[in-house]
Amino acid sequence: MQREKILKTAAHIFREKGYHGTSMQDIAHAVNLQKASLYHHIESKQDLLLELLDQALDGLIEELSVVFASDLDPDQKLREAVRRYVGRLTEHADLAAVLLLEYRSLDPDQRGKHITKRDHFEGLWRGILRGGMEAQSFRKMDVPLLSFAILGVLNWMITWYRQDGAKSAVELADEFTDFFLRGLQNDRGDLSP
Amino acid sequence: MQREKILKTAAHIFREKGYHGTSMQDIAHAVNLQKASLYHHIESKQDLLLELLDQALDGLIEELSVVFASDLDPDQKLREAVRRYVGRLTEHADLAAVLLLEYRSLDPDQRGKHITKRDHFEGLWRGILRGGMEAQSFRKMDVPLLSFAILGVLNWMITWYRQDGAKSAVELADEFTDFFLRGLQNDRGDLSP
Amino acid sequence: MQREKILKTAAHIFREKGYHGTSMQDIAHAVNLQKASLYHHIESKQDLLLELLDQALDGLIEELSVVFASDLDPDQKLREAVRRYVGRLTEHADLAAVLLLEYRSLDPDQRGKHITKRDHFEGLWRGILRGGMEAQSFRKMDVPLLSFAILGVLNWMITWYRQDGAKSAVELADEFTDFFLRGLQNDRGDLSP
Amino acid sequence: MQREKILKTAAHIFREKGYHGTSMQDIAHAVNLQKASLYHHIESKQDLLLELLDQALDGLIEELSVVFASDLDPDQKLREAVRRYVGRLTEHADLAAVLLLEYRSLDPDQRGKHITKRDHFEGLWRGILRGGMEAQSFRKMDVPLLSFAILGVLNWMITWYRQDGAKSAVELADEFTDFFLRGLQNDRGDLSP
DNA sequence: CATGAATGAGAGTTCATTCAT
DNA sequence: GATGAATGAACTCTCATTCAT
Repeated sequence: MQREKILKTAAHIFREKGYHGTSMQDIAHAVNLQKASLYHHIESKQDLLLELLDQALDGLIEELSVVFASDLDPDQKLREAVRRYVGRLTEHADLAAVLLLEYRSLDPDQRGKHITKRDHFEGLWRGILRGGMEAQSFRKMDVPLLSFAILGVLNWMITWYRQDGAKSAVELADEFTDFFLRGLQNDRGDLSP
Repeated sequence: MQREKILKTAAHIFREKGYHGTSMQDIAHAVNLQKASLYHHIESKQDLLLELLDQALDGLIEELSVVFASDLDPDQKLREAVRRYVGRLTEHADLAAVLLLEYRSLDPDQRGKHITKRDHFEGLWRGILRGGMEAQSFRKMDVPLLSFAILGVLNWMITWYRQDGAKSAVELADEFTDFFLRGLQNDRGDLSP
Repeated sequence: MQREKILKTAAHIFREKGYHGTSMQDIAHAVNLQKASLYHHIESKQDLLLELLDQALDGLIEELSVVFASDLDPDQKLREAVRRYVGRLTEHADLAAVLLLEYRSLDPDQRGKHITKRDHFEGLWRGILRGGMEAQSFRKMDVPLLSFAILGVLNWMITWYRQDGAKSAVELADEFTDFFLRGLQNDRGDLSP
Repeated sequence: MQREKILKTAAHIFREKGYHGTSMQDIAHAVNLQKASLYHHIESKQDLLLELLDQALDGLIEELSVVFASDLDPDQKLREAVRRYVGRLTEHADLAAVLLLEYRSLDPDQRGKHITKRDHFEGLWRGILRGGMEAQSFRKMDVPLLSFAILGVLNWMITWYRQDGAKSAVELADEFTDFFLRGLQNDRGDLSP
């Protein structure tokens, strides 16, 4: 209970001020505890960060794995992946922001494991894209580059997305998917009358 | 001379460890000075950050302004904008990374001015995009959203671009531009036989 | 407890070396703490000074107010005021010395409030003196000047008074009072045969 | 020339902010030099202070010696001593303030010599007072105490005297002298019918 | 004479963490 | 569980001083 609250709060403050810009005092104050009391719930500040990064990435992987393993056709699969990703990014905005921005604050020893996991996550995206190309739904493109492009669009959302914006997360996801799918359209589709 | 070296070095370390994760000691060590000596060349750590952010953003604005004011046709204009932007992002990678990631470490008082400038920069991008739509070269889209998408793709490069990668900056820029232009293609163009 | 000890100790060292000549290290060492530990009890070095100045001045004002409001006759009132003032100056010598010497080390923002309070204090003295003149116990004199003279005599004690001196505080106070009262004697008394 | 200007300026700033509260930078800035350049004219900050204290005290001693050695009658001698002392205190207010307030900032090694000199100075005052008592112009009093009282009145002037005040230095000196002389009047004079 | 650059020492302050209560 | 107190380490920054130019 308390632990969850601390994690959530930490994510929020980490997002705003960065890991190194946030003090345990900041977190303690935000959860109405003394900073000494935090240590009943977490091991250390670094541990807090690790927990958040793991939690964030694990959730994303789990969700994307389901989509990847589904038997939707490529367009639908991409759309679903984007929807879910955007869904998480917007619903757990703080967590996502920490994942994307505070990776470099990880202790060198734990970074390796984290990178591996992140590579796995990106691998799922590439799998989806490569699948679409193999099924000839998408035109042939440099897959890693394409994955960077798509992830760039989506990840960048953490810098501008606001809950109270004009469009819902799903709407945004779908507009982006439309944009992607056009970019991915097989030339044949475009040119044949 | 020394000042330039300090700024450059600071940008590099800020990028790696973040503003708050970087100590003046770190910077001093990297430029072979005592930390006290740094203060002959800069006013404060915060001043260092401000200088870097200004330098980075001013350069980008200046370059983009030229493109925006040129009389290239919309496709070419977009291509040129992307090329130049990617060019700067890759040539001054540290500077760009600091601009994109360390904005939140700015003192609250200086943040306002910076935001204004950043808004101006994004305005230039939107101008280019809106111009393309008005000239009916691009299909009608939500311009802010589109600008976020494009800037997302390009900005995200700071997380994965390596000087020694297989493709040059221009090649990457052009591949992205192609992707964008497809996404922006007027439906009429696509569908008419 | 600790806080009181720190304040007391700080007053002592501030007196000896001056505010700027005293380091937090000095104070910490004198109270057997690490300097970081001081900050559990005080906000800042400047806060320490402010607290001391306030404490000192408030005490003096309170005591002098009582005398001022009493219905002693003018001579007795002056004698009582001097006794109490000297009493405080000698019993809280460090505090008094800081009050009198370290005023200029106050932050500019807090100086204003302090000056106002000090003016109030001097006003009480002038009230007593003016009262004596109006009652024709004292000869007519330039009241502010007289107050400076009297306060000069008494305040200067912080530079030479030693607890182990030959005379007690009350004795000193009374000798000074006698000196003052002669200086204040109405001419009539002197000249009439 | 420059040296004199530096000394004078230093005295002014020392007075305002105290020795330890003043940086060489402060002084350099006030005399329009770089702080490194100061060292062409003075040996060290401590040397600066020493020089000021010596200069101030030597001047006072010299002047008081003349009065002490003169053959004025006691009242006149006291009046003259006060006039000259007040004259110096007001004409060289910064210097005097430094003398009176910054003694404690002297290095321990040089303090001894300075104290000796100061004692000599106070001895001259006591000589004048004792002379008046021996000549039976002044009533018998505790001479050291009396000297502290008189010096207290006069020294305290540095805290309140302003050049643009209503009364001139001589007027102030004389009013104080009158006050002192009354306090010193022989009782015989008063009481004899 | 003047100065820009450099520096070792140390300033005040904050930090994450520990521990007795 | 919670917390007040404590601390060693590290932080940003300033200091008086030196020296090559």
